[in-house]
Amino acid sequence: MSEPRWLTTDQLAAWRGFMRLLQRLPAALESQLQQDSKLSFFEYYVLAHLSDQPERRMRMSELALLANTELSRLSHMMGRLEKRGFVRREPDPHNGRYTQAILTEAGYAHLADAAPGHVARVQDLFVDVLTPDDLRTLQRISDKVLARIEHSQGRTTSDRPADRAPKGAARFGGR
Amino acid sequence: MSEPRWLTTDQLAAWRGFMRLLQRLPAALESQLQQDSKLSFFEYYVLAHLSDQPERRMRMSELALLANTELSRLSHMMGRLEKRGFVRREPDPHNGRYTQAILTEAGYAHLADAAPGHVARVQDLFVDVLTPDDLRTLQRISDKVLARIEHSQGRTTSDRPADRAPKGAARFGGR
DNA sequence: CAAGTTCACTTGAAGATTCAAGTGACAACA
DNA sequence: TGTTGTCACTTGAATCTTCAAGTGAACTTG
Repeated sequence: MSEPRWLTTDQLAAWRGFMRLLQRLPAALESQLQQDSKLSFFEYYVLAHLSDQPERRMRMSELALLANTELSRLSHMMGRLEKRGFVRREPDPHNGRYTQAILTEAGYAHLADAAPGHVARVQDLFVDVLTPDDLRTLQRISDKVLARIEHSQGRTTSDRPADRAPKGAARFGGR
Repeated sequence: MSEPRWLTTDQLAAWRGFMRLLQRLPAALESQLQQDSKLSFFEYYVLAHLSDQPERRMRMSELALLANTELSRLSHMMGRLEKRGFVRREPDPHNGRYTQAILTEAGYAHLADAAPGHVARVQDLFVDVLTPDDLRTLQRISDKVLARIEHSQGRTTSDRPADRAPKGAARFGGR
């Protein structure tokens, strides 16, 4: 109900830099994967998660959770990967409403081929420029923000903060 | 040419957490903006950047740079925002191949309406859970990684690291 | 100063994502 | 045991993004 609190100069600078990173880092990794392996970032991690599983198989909805995505998106994407022969799907024999996503040999081979280039890029752009201390701090930061996000999902739309309009000529990026 | 270097446990944990954040934070902000103002994250920042300009106008390509996006995407998006009456475009009188993107009154009003809710969400999910020290560190981290990314863009595709396949059953997310 | 080139976009088509609606198990309850 | 409901997806349509090709204005150069 009150005048909204805008960001301080420092907060804004940190936020802007971080937003830029949010855009650029995935884009840089995508472009490497796309060029070298015709995979999106997202596709890569879906294949990677499958390859981590005991039988290289996993329920769709678990996979969706791991990949931080909705089922619908995953389902469409699996359809595409299936056409390429990288995965297949079969109903869970124990429970007909589950679907198992399965990494094929061809899918595994493709992933194995893509992995070194991708990991090298992560090393190059991310890991290698940061100190172990940076990494620890970043992990703490990620955890804190993620915890807050997850906590806030548990609430309804209406009890979220904010909705008053500012007075005067505000700068909406912040400043 | 050599066996690829995989990530250490700590590096992997930090990377995974950060990737999760990379997915979740934008998604959380988008959903607030979408619900409350029918704007995407990207649209919001395009409008915000325009509103920051002297005449609330700016060249398409400068705007594309600020918004970290390609011209094509921006152009399509401006088309949509134009239909909604939030922006308009006119050729730069001084140079016929430039286009000025201009925030309309309606666009400004819509932004002014959207801003408090969005900023509050940024505060709530991001700023408020971090210490000033966290913010400083994060800013340094962002700068370092961004610098590395920009530096690496200056090189050709072929001289980027990597392309050897690993031996045995590797875990491609890392570990 | 004309012809070719580059620049700053725009456009169209193909591909991906999102949203809402559908479908076929299984579960719960009467 | 049937009927209603819920769950775990799948599907189709609308939207958005990406990629390649197109367009017209300005620059270059012979």
